[in-house]
Amino acid sequence: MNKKIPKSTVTRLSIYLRDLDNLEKEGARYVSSLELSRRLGVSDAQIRRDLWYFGQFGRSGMGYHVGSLKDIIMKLLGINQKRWHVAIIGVGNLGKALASYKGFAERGFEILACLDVDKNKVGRRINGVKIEDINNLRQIIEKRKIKIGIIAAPVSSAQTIADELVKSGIRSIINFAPIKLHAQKGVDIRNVDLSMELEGLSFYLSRSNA
Amino acid sequence: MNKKIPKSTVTRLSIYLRDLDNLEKEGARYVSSLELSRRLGVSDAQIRRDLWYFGQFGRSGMGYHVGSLKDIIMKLLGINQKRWHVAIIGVGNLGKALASYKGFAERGFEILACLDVDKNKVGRRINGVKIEDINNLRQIIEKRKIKIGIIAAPVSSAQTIADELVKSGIRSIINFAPIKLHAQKGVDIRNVDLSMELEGLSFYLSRSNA
DNA sequence: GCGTGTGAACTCATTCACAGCT
DNA sequence: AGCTGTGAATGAGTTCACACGC
Repeated sequence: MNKKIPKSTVTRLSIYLRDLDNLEKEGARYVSSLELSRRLGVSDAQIRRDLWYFGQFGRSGMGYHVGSLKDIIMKLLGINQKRWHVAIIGVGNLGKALASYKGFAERGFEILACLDVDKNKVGRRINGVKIEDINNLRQIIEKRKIKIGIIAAPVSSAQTIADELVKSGIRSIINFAPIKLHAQKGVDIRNVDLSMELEGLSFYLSRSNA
Repeated sequence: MNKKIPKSTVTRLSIYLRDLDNLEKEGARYVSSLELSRRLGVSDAQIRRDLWYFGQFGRSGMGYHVGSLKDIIMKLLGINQKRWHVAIIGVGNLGKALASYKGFAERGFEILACLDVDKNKVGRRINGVKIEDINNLRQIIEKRKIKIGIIAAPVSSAQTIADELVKSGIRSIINFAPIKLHAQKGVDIRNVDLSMELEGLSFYLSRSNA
């Protein structure tokens, strides 16, 4: 009976986190799984089970302490632990939206590069970051010690970009193209082991082997 | 042994569709589940099983006819046979990206309104559509016979907006806020029964009861 | 009484493995 | 030989239901 944590549980943690934040602002001290259930549309049993994987945080007859639970989940999600250097590859609508999303900074992600194939875009700035030529990917990643790459490019090029990123020494890839990236020619990528929610988007963080 | 189709199968259909489109452009006539498997990182058994739910489309020893399979999946995802009137609520980064995404038109979605709370945004235009005051939501939805609402607003207001949309007679809600919207005070919403992928974003289409 | 924590039951989703068609 | 279609087996994720603590 050992605890293997479902991917879906991790995804839901961030949903809980957001709502606990709201609850805190509303001044609630305790919240029961049933009340959370009604607020979020997730079953109460589900919520208890999700938390169960990580320990015992509730008080019988009272529920969960909003502040503490929030802290616990933040720690579980590893938010604010370190700062991460990030590159965004592909500056279409999605890439632009991501690049100008302030939430990244708050969560410890620092965007140090935006890359695109389109020469017309190269040189422009988004949110203070210059758009650079994708051909320089390798040097940029290496020189700026970028450890996370966000792929917001079309499916057709996603795998190639992923390979290039891995060769440049990247550690994690957040892939928005709807394919599961896979290893090719000896390059070793581990697929999806974490997902999170930011502004209603589902992030799938697939990190390479250490 | 009757066929109850997994939600995840439906999600994957759109992934297959995109790739079939690429394959067609590459000039491929037939594709086997194994080849698709390698291109997409989904197991071959999975692909055969997914298609199995809907019928027999393959030829033993040959694979699937790219063109036909594409048509079949398009029909299966069918929803987009008609034109739908759409409103986008919340014109932040995400809302903006959606409003200017051309793929909608191709798929039969016609954006007839963009709404926001921010008075500064009201009056501007995105992709030809004027941003209007969210307070007029009801009249706008009713007058323009809008049947789909896309919520790209923060979680905190998502449920309120959803309720308002339902009162205005909307039929479907595509919700980008990471909560499962639920019925309140007699308003009847059915949750998520379809999801699709567009430009790497996951759409969850939750449609109300007819 | 209320509400957690949790084994056990169940439902949903994926993979195995192979008979049968081309 | 190559590849589909599919029952059966396995695995993942969710819900039930209730003993126990506040």
